[in-house]
Amino acid sequence: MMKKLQVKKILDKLDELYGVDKDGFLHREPWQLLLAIMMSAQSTDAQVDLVLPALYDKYQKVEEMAEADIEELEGMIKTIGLYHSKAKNMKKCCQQLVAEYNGQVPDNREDLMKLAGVGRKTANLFMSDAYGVPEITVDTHVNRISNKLGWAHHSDPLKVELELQEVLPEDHWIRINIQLIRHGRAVCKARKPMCGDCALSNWCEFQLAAVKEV
DNA sequence: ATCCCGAGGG
DNA sequence: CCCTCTGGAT
Repeated sequence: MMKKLQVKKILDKLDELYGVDKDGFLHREPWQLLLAIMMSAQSTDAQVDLVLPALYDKYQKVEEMAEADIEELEGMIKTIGLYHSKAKNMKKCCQQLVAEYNGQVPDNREDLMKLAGVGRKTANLFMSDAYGVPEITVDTHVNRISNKLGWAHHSDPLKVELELQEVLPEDHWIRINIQLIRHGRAVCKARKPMCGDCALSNWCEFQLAAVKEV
């Protein structure tokens, strides 16, 4: 199919632009990574990075986070937003890990999504980041850009994920998330997309439609 | 005023 | 489907 060829070209172009090295939240243990991903909801990773060191220093073990004082925890994560529900979920999640999983983080999406504060996006990203399992993590950037490129035609992230599974070979599933996020932050921004500087504009249905209207 | 590596609840 | 949660950056 033509679209698959196009996808590979675009991913190669993004590799060329942004490099192939991976990034991820600072952590020593899996439960810390899971909480960091949880904290990133409706926040920026830069804001999360800022609070992680003090958090890891204060709560060294999952058992300690499971017994965290909520108000104290809220104070430490206040700057990332949504801090009431995040603090509550972080504590409850760690209580579940201790009580039901012997303090370990489960290695499958179904069990991950039973944890407080862990939805499909967080579960998929954790599976990829922690265990290298191929999952398509549809965050706001992947959703927006996939729709603009015509790879997806839905706003529901789950539908977008299923559509992308059809267009993308499995060995690109992790990469698509990393590179589209980078492109979303640098060029294809939600608010003011820099279409004039975009290396993908000749493939982009959004850009083609904009040109046609002028 | 709008968006950020969303989840939970109605 | 909708709404709410939330500080910080632009």
